[in-house]
Amino acid sequence: MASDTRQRLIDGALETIRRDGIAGTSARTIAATAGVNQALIFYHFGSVGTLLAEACRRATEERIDHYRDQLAGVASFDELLDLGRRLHAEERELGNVAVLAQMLAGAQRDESLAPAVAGALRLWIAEIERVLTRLLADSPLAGVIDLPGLATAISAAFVGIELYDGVDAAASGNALEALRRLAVLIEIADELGPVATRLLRRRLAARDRRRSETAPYRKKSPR
Amino acid sequence: MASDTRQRLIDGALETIRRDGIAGTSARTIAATAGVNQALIFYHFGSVGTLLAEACRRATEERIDHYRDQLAGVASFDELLDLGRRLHAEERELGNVAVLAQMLAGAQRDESLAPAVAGALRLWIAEIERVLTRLLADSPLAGVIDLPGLATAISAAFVGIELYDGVDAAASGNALEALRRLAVLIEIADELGPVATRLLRRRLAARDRRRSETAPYRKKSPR
DNA sequence: GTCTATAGTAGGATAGAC
DNA sequence: GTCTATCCTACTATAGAC
Repeated sequence: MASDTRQRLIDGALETIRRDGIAGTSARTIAATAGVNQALIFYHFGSVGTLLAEACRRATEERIDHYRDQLAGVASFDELLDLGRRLHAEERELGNVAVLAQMLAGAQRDESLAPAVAGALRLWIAEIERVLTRLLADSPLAGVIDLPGLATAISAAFVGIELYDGVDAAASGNALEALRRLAVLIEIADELGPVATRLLRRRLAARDRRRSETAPYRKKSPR
Repeated sequence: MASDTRQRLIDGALETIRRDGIAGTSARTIAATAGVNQALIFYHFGSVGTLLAEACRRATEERIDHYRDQLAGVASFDELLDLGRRLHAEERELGNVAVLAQMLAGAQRDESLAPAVAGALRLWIAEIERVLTRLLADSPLAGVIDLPGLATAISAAFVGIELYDGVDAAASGNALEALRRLAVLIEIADELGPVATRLLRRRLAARDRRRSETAPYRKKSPR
């Protein structure tokens, strides 16, 4: 059946990139993994890049669907980071973040892959941003923190940590735990409320003022 | 001259991986970029992987030497993040972080590359950790924050952001700026001193207590 | 839709002349 | 140390039989 072969190829592509990395992924290795004739990749998808793009899209949508309810139920930064920990553990077992990372590496020069990977990451970023926005809805921090930027940073950090995990698993685990501890700072700042926000705003303004000067760094000069 | 050819190959390898990514890097493309005969790669390095590993090591050492003085001069988190911004901009121009990211992607299944890339990243992490340790030397936060883990997270985040930059440059810029704003939280927490630290410790303890229970999340129950 | 066969290219690596 | 020439393998992609 046609759709069955398509699905086998998509699954095979994901498993291959997971196992061999982007540098070891080819029409032949994918077909062998999928147990399908190599020529069928070109019949169904036209090129290897198109197959990878499609696989990236499908895999991401599936995973996000899987976590949507849990993301919607997150009620604090602590819970968000705890979900991040579980998500990291689960996806690492499945190898989905690794797939995204490998595709991201491959997309740097493959223009057929770039938009698909960018789109996949944007899906994750949008989900995270939604949670952040909800968590900080009533917080004075909302106006100070750049939510889309922070969501992007979190996603990118996940990808980087996953890549680093491939060469030093112990160290990458520590990195994630350190971030979780750090996130508690946001909660505390949030609870301190107006006090922290005022400090934060003042601090950011002072820094921007320094930046606009030509002179090198100098201590806070109240003007 | 022998050492001249070796150097040309190392430079050529870096430029190739920068331009074509790990998936497009081969003995032939490297040799063409370096303007050197392809067979010389195997004469001088034995294999492409060995050449890449050597290039990774050399490039990292060179860049760290370049920044060592600036890292040593950092006197605040604000300055550290500002250095991070400049470093990101400079290295992106030169493509050095991209090289590290591509090698990291390639190292997932290339066991001759993995130790070299892991070592290179450890050099960066060690430098960052040194600065963090110095900045927090007299701070009560030092005992709460996991410095090696945080240094690892920062390095990994840099790599992830650089990869994301390849498919969405605008978004990755926002991510870095968001992190800088967030880092101000640490400075503020540091200045609040004992107050923040006590809050932080209490919060972390509360979280660990919750974790050890089988029940799902429940609001702070003062016991 | 799926197969075999194959064209044409690019890959790692080596032998041997210079 | 550097070159040419070459082997063999793997790659993308297509043509054509079934």
